[in-house]
Amino acid sequence: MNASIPESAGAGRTASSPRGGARERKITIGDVAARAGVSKSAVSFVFNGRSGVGEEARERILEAARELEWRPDARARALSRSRAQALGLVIRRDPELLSTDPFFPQFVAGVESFLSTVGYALVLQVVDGEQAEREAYSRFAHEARVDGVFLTDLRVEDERPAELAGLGLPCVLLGTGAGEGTEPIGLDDAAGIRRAVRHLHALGHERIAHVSGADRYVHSRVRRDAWAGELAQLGLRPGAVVEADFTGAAGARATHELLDDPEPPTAIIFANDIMAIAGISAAIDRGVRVPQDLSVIGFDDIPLAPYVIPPLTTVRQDVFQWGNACARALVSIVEGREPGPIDLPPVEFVVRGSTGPVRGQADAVAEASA
Amino acid sequence: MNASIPESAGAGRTASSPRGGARERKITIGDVAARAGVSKSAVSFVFNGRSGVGEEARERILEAARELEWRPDARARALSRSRAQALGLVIRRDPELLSTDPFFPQFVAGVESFLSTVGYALVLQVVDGEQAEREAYSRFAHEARVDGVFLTDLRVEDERPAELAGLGLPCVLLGTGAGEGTEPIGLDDAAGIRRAVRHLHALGHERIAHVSGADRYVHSRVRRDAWAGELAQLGLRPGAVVEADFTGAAGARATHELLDDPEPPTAIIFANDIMAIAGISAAIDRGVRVPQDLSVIGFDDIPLAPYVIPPLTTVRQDVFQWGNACARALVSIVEGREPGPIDLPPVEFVVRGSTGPVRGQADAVAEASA
DNA sequence: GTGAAAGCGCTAACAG
DNA sequence: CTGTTAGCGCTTTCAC
Repeated sequence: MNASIPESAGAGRTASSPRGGARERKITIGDVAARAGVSKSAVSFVFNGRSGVGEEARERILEAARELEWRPDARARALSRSRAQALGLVIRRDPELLSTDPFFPQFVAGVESFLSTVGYALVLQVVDGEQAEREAYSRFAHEARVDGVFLTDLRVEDERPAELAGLGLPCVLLGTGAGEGTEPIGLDDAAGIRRAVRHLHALGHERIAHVSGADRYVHSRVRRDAWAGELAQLGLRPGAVVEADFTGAAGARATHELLDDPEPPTAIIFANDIMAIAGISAAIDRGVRVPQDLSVIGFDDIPLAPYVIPPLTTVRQDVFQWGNACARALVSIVEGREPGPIDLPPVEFVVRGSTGPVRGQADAVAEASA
Repeated sequence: MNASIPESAGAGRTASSPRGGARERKITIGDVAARAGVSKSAVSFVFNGRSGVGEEARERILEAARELEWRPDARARALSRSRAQALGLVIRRDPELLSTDPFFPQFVAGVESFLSTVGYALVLQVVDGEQAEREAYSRFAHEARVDGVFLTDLRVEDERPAELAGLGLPCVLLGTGAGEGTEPIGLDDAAGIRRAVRHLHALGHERIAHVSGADRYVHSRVRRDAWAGELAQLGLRPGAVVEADFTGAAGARATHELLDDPEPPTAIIFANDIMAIAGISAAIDRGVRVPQDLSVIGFDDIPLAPYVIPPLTTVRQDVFQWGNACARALVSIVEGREPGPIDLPPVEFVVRGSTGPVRGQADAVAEASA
């Protein structure tokens, strides 16, 4: 035996195991009503915060429910209200990325931080391909398991919003302002990247490269465009860019590719921390020192970022608050209210040890002080 | 407007938004039955894999359901069968740990890989304290939102199994064989740690320290005991141990503490990779080279492990398979079947660059070859 | 084999 | 303001 089936215990009630022994009827709203000496609807009203029940009756009802440890059955409630009181999140990620990506756990925690206050549940589904993702949404909709979904990793020319609309499944889009029709909720990645570029420019860097995420994602594009735009803004020549896929392996590969150039960059901005850390490793492997010969900037500020060598300069996003805001918005939508204004904390730029003055200047400084 | 409410779209059906416009009745089992020219129960039987429907009728029913894009409504089904057809996972973690911990996403992915094949959903709840955790389970049980739960991070003298039993909520315990009553499902952490100790011993290390996780967790104890036990087994003196909490900050702190000792260890085994990586960083900061002066071993094999400097020697667990096995067992339990035998892949020991021969020997080797 | 009918536990009209 | 009643959509006996 490798698992446990609960047996009757402390509380003196018997586990309602499917083939369980002693029969003990589940307590229902009827029991509470009887005990409080009112009708079922009175109980229902109280538990749905509706007026129409006297203060005195109300007290008795609450008291009875407490004594009986009764809480409305979510399934019955869902059926009669035609609402699942649950939201769905479909996560599509490569297995490798899943366990490193700081986004997903933080986002979920943020979503929960709001949902738990309003009695909604979060139903999760992890899938590994386009077809599986479609089916997941389809099942959510047809089985009416959730009232709405979060749509992550918005893609360029994404068809999913239309598909969800076709399924009648409300959603919030998360991503940076793609501005095609409905507005996604998201943090201002672009601002963070621009800060990064300016930081490097101030340190004297002129050849600033970028290792992007997969080009099909809107956020990859946004970050890339922000990098290119700011370069232009500062009057610098366009930098080299290599498309990668957010994994460490790809980050290392991209770094080698950039450094193989006869006129290699003096700084690289990576689209996430994992690639940046792998990039530092790749650089050092070939004798390129960080930050003396190459400055590196990441994106995310994973908890490990301060603990790699050198500590990683990066852009920090508050994904928890993002999740909270998305949940708030989605609940409003499924309940038919207009979602209130959303304000998210700005991204922060965190300077650590992986960025420094460009080579020539460092030498100049060294000589000056010598 | 920061979010989207789906409007009618391609499929020609109108979104069933709460206050939506055009009325279009949800298709039910009745519609399918009518279209196939049979009774509702016939349809029900087919969709529940029960005998009692002719092959011909069966075909018509399936055909009708396909045309109507009908799938049994999960809420109604849950109510009538008194089963939610969903499993719950309550995650209690410090915010910082949540985003680095490789366990949770992989475990969820593994759970899903099985659940999606049997039509179960996974309901997630993230909480941040003991009281919140209790309430989460209580709600799961009283609201009947899930049929069973996964219990993670087993603690020493854990009261939760008894509480769940009291709530009548079936569960599987995940953890290393604590062997108190019901058996948890888990990977053999201890074997991995023993391998690590032997590896270091073979490299000539005799002062092998351990940085453990919080002592209240069973898995922290198991790893620590395995380390201490193997040391004794090999005839080595007991090593120093520092209790930490799985965070990078704690790992760095613990490392400094160990290295402050007048007779510092030549190798440290950390209870997870995050602490190990932070530990390497801490060591290097104070001029202790890794692996020349200090060998370091982690636990988990996070995707970043090969990309830090030096690449981390660590113990790899297949958490995905673990999740899959737990899900399989829990579904069996809630459906009243005896869970089949569970076999999990053994933990692997991955040797990379953060471990090497102990100092004295390295010098000896160097001199020998000079 | 098949169909009618009684729930599952709650919500929400509608009378009283 | 309170109680009665009819569903929500499906499952599942139980007669036919």
